[in-house]
Amino acid sequence: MKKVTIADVAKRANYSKGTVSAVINGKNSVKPQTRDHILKVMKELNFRPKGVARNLRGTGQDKSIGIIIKDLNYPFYTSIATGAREYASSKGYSVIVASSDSDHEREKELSHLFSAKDIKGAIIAPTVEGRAEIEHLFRLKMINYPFVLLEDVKGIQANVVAIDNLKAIKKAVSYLIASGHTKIVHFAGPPNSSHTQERIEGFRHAFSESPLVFHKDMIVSVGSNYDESYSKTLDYLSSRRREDYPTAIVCFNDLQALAVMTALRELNLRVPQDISIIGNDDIYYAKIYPVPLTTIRAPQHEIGRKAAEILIENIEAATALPVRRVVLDTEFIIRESSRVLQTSAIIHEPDFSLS
Amino acid sequence: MKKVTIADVAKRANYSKGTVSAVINGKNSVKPQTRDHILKVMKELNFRPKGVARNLRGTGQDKSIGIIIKDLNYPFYTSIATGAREYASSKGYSVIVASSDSDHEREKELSHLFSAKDIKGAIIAPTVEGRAEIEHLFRLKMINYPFVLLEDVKGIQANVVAIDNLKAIKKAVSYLIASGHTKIVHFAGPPNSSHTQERIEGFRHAFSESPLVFHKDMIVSVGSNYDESYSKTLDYLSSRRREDYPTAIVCFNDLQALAVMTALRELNLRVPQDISIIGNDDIYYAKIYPVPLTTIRAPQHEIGRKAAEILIENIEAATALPVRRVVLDTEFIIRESSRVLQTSAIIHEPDFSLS
DNA sequence: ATGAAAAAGTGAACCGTTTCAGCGCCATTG
DNA sequence: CAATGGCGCTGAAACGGTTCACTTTTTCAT
Repeated sequence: MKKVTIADVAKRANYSKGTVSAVINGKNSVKPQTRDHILKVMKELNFRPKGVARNLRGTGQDKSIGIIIKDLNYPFYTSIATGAREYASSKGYSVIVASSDSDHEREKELSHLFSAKDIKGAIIAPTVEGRAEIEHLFRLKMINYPFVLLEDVKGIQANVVAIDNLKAIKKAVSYLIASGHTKIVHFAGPPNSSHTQERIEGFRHAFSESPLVFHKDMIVSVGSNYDESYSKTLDYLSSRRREDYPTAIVCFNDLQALAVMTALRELNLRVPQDISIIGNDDIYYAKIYPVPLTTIRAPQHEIGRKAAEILIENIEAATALPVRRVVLDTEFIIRESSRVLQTSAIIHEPDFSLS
Repeated sequence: MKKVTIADVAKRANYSKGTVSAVINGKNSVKPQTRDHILKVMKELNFRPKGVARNLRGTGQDKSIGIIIKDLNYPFYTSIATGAREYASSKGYSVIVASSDSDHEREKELSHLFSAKDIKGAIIAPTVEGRAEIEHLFRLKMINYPFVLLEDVKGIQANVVAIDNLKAIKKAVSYLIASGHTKIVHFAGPPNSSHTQERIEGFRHAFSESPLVFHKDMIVSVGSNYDESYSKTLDYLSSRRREDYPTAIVCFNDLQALAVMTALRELNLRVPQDISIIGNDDIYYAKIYPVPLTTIRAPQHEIGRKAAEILIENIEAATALPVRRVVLDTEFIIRESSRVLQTSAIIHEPDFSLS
């Protein structure tokens, strides 16, 4: 079963390749009768013109960028993609999205696919597992393929647009401490994620700058999956006495926070009266929830937008540009899932914004 | 600024194109010193090998399909995409996603992009505005490009995987009527969507098969956007007397239902005690909400899976396959956002499943 | 030093389209 | 009736890589 080419069609139809090409491209220099005949032959042979061959001639003029995210179903990522799309559109670029599902192999495949298809550049939320396999990124560098990472990857110098996770969590935890909370716990994310580490660090930092003392039991490994978070919350609380419950839980992300809140309802615990909950990311659904979530907002649109901006700059540059690293600010948004136990001076610090 | 080609690199480096090609592809028949030199020249010239040219030779062996959805941020669509991805992966295909944002122009561009990039086939959630512009679909047919639609488009014969919206809504409304509700209202979706029409029809059908009589005031145009739905709900209720409130609202989709519930809370109305709410789609967040949503479940994964299956079948077929149309069943899921006012015989019908 | 084998590099053919100058033919015009 | 022009079509060049049979260079054992 060999590939059917335009030459096969031409031969079978008794016309030249040029004429067949004209038909495919809807040129009006073909008389209707010829056109119909050629169309019929195309159908008979099930001829599928190879798109790439067309783009060989001409300057391959389509403008397109790709974005590789970790999860198609987590609004945090789709919002970033949307931000990127908006900016890209304004510059005349199409955007395609693919999910690696945090699978390093898939990420590699997709980055190959993008470059092989002459997608002009890529925004990548990288998944580095253990001993970072990053050859695919090196390959992209070798072929001068423009890309922007959404997370630092050590060992490679590349454009990055990210947020300061450590600082973000620290701000939130400091706020809780200033609000009189003493029994604070952090529900950590997936063990292999760099975000998880950074957030744990942020948590510790807040303590080190307070009168309170950090203890490793304050970090509970929970993960980011909804069902898992839900059941681990149940486990965690039911394994200890009521008076040992934390008064505040700082969650890895908003989805986890929603799971935690659902579990608390199950146990007839009220948020925030019994336990304060703080999320992370500020996904769309965080504010829809009846107890709107206090959370750390990552500027998702801005992240996507900025990444797209840097990417397109690089795509359009004639010569290699210096690598850029942009860290965007997060914003701590106090809504209704957290409460102040007792006011202290510190709470009047400037940058606690309200929403 | 002409495109830098492999020949330019070869010339500048004083080697042949073949050797440069070998370097790019990591062949080990190049001595390290040469390799380094060529890499340096590639960097100097900012040489970006054109991916498509590589794929010309060889059978363009990568397997990939694309999916065009209407909204990257609505979980209904991303779940479909995920279902498609799962099946496609099992067959060795990569999947890329793009959002048309319900913009017909963008949909057209993307379908062009996919075929131009030799993405092997596409799943498309079509947006037809007014006088259906569907030439791009005809073009795909002309070039025998395999695709599957997620909605019927009149005027074109193509593979379709869809659900029966009319039947789905009818089932839900019949249930409400059987539960003793008489003041039922439908909050309809975006005016130009075929889903909107089908759902309105379903609503009417349910009435025509009941003792109750349909009146056009029962259909309220609300849309699917969250903020809009929220404010229109407020408007709707505040413009009438309390005793004229409906006892049940059948929503266009789950996101709208969430918006409606938020608005009801604002007005101190309880769900389901004061008003029953029924959603549509069964998105992920519908069951996370503290008042789990009674809704009509569209089998999102199955839709994606089935579409991918048909698509890949067509991609791999040597000859054109007959067009298929698959209608998947919905499931009415009774959770806590709706209540029974008064039991009647009809309620014991078989296919009301519980969750 | 020598010859054979291994390594490194060459270059022309090839992939499947598009493009476009030009050709033959027919209809129109003066 | 010759000249003109437009239509429909042809065919070869071009696009930018890869491939591989072959040549040149290097290595190494004798």
